[in-house]
Amino acid sequence: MFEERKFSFRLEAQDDRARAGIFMTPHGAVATPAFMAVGTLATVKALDPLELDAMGAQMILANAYHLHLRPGDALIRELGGLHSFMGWSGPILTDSGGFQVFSLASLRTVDEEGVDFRSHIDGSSRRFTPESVMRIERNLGADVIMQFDHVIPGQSDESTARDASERSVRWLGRCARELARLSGREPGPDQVLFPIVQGGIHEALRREAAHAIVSSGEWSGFGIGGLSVGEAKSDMYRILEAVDDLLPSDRPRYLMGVGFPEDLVEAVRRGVDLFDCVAPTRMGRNGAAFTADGRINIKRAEFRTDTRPLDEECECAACRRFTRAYIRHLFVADEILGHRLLSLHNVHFLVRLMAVARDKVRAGAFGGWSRDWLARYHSRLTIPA
RNA sequence: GGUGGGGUACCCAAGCGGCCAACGGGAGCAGACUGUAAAUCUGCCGGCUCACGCCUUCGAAGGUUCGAAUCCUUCCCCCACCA
Repeated sequence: MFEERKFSFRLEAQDDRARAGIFMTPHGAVATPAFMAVGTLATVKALDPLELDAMGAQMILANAYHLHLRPGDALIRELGGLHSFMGWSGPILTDSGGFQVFSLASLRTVDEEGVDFRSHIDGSSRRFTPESVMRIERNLGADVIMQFDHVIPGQSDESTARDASERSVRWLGRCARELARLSGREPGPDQVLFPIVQGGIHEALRREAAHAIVSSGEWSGFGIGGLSVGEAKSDMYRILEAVDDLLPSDRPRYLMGVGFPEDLVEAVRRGVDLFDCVAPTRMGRNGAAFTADGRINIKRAEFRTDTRPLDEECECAACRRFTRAYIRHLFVADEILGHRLLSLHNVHFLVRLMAVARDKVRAGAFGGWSRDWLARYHSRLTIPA
């Protein structure tokens, strides 16, 4: 159906449910579990692709909705596609805009055919359908493209969740057909489509969705969507455990929009291979830094004279050269270097966390390591008044 | 020396008889952020108190008034222009 042979996934090791593997794409291999930095507008905010490459980032994410509005997917195609446009030669995944259906709820209405949007930029009316989104994502030219799905709030009741989940399955079929049509009609980028399992926090719905998706075609990987959108963490973990049993083990599972360091570890423990999240960059711009001992707010007065690096065990470019006191100063003075350094550190932190997780899975030591890691991360109770 | 304007909380600044512990902004202190409408948003910000409330504040000292940051008198200081 698609150019499948450019994609493959090899599961190399498993430790209980935790997995380590290699996901091959036309733009290179991704060792999993892996964290993908989010570059919604074809830029990982505040970071240069060279810096991402240097820290070991393997794959990044961009967004179809945002790039369609600005600068336009046709322009990006004309300029040679996302990879060359943004100067990143590694694998790229594009999200479909399904999340924007959720987060821009006040600006849209959903029906079976598609979604009517008001552009958040200029208020102009737009219509997205599974077909139109496939055309956008194809123009962008990412390696992995996500289906257009229907995301709903985490606490949604079963009826609402069923409606969105079943619609997402139907839209998957339309996405696949349109992509096949486009691929057959014109030469284009080597792309693969990931379905997205929805179903809210209702295990039965997740089960039905996974079954419907798996039985509907041969997929190179699976998105798990609709989590970390307001539901309790315990619900997210419970659903991950349920979904782990439902998806083929020889395909990567991508938990969309997650997350915080502790969520990555918890999810790897439950069989997830790929992640993306705005947290490291957004929180970095807002003054929060991940450390092995928990999250810190670098703006706090306590760091005014702190000459340690953000994280004493971190080897990122920020930690090797700068003190907490200096970075705090940059934030207090509203200097952009502060945003860059914390974004760099936070993305590095998650990228490295997943690299360690890979090693631990391969060594058969993930279980004990993850428990120790989580205990230490949660142990930070220094909340000086 | 004369004329006019002004001195409000850490800073700037509104208020010009009661609805004022005193608008706004900044600074300061804390918190949030999970497929990015986010270099954003929220809370606190005279003192004591969980709170009700109490206490001390609007250059200084007197005074008028039931009641003053707001009116009057004197004094101190700042600014502009004129000599």
